[in-house]
Amino acid sequence: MADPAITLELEPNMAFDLAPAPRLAPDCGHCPVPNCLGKQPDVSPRWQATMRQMPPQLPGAAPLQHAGEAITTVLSVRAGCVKTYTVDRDGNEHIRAFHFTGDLIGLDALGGSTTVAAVAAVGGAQLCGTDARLLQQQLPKDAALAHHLFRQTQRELRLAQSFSGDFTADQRVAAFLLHLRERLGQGDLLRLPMTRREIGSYLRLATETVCRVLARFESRGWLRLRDKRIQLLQAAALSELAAAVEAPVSANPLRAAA
Amino acid sequence: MADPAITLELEPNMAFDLAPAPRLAPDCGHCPVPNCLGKQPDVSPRWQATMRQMPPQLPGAAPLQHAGEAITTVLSVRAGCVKTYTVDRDGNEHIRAFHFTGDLIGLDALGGSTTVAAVAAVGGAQLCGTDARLLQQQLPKDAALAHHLFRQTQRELRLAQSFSGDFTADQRVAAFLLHLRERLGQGDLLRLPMTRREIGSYLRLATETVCRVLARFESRGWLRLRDKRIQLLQAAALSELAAAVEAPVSANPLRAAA
DNA sequence: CACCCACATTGATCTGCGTCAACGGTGGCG
DNA sequence: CGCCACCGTTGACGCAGATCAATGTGGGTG
Repeated sequence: MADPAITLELEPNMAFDLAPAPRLAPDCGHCPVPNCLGKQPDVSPRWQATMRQMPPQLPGAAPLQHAGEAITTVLSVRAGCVKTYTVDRDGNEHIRAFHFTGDLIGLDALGGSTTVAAVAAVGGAQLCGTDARLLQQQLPKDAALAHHLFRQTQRELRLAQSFSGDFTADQRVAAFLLHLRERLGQGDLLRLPMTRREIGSYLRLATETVCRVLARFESRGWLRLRDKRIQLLQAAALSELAAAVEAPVSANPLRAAA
Repeated sequence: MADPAITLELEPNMAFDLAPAPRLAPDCGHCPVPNCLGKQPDVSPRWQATMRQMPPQLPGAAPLQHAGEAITTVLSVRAGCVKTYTVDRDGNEHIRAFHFTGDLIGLDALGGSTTVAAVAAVGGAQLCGTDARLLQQQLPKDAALAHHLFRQTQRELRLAQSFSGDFTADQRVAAFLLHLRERLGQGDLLRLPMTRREIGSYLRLATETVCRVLARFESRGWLRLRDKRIQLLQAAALSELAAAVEAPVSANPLRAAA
């Protein structure tokens, strides 16, 4: 029974409160996650049955996977937030991505032999998993499944590209906050599951820079900081800043056709 | 007949000489490109027939697509080099990717309504194209097709991630040169199809920085510069530099289990 | 042939952000 | 209860790389 643990985590003042996992039914049939792998309409039901719920991950729990391991399980996020990251030779963690409800993890490595990144919960999470080998075998036979994985990978690709430009610290943080607002789905009140250092690691900024940028935004009246809660006051201003991050202007190349 | 044009472009001293397109058969059946979309074994043959060759693109030709247009055609590179890019409000070009033989273009936008980036040839290219609407219709019905697109998108994702770290200019350029060696497939003699400014745009470095880094590499005896030709002399040294770009160390997170 | 424009290269200067340092707050634990 | 480790925040300083500037050159064009 997972429910007691979950109820426990919903106590006030706990870290988990910042990113609460909604109460989840124990089986896929009643799972509220909309685009979960196990709920795609045309995907072979026999295969879907192999999808199974995993024990809930508490904040600070041991990693679910390490980098370089054999690929055995494909994970799907039911609730909460999960990070994928690598660790360089100096022991520094480099976060590649945060994953939220509905995300699949490790699509970039599927088909290879070993995982590319480690996986760990951020502030508590619930996941489902399925056998990677079975998934790969099913892939060339199941158009709906392959199509779904294609679209998920596509989405990851777009996200990775949108953060890969030469943007300023302000632009990165603004875009990140807006992205979080999308994914957390709680309107303008963001309850960050991750630390400042993790944000910096993901955005390739020093922790101090993240702090300073947030403080600057607050001093401009764009948002309000309270612990790990951020109240967005002028999302429009953030959008303006972040615009360059994803604003392709329909225009000609440098050698313009005058 | 495309052959006369191709023969013309193979004249010495022409820009095209730097990245020559091999002589190509006019139909898919004899096309030498190995993992071209039209040659996947299990993909529906009736659909494959819609794949058609497009007129060869000369260097400096008008863009094949602009950003923000309706998606009508999915392109596949037969030979040469093609860039996808956006143009910001100041008129600066930002290159998102270079595409080489076998690459599909615009997978990140497929399924959406408009293109994300513009497409233009770099130093001459040959492409095939097919109707995007047909491709999308086929996708949920053809597992082999969807699987193939998944794997291609996966590859793009890995590439995008590998360049998205906080690497030094030296590391970026080194990784780029090694990547080019892979894709151009001509051993240690690279014949760059793109300008320094295009390299800088892709790597998010100023043109001057690219020049300086290359000069520095040359002064160390790692390579030799001659116009757009680069002879790699010590690829190992470059690999050493670039190692950090894709070297995830299998290890524990920050909170190490000592 | 003269002109011109984009590219390539090198030097000088400027700046955003990383690094180092210091300090308060908070939760975990013996 | 006191210690400790980590987080968050703010200030001072330095550096990698952007920016500005100048020069050389090769190819396309009238």
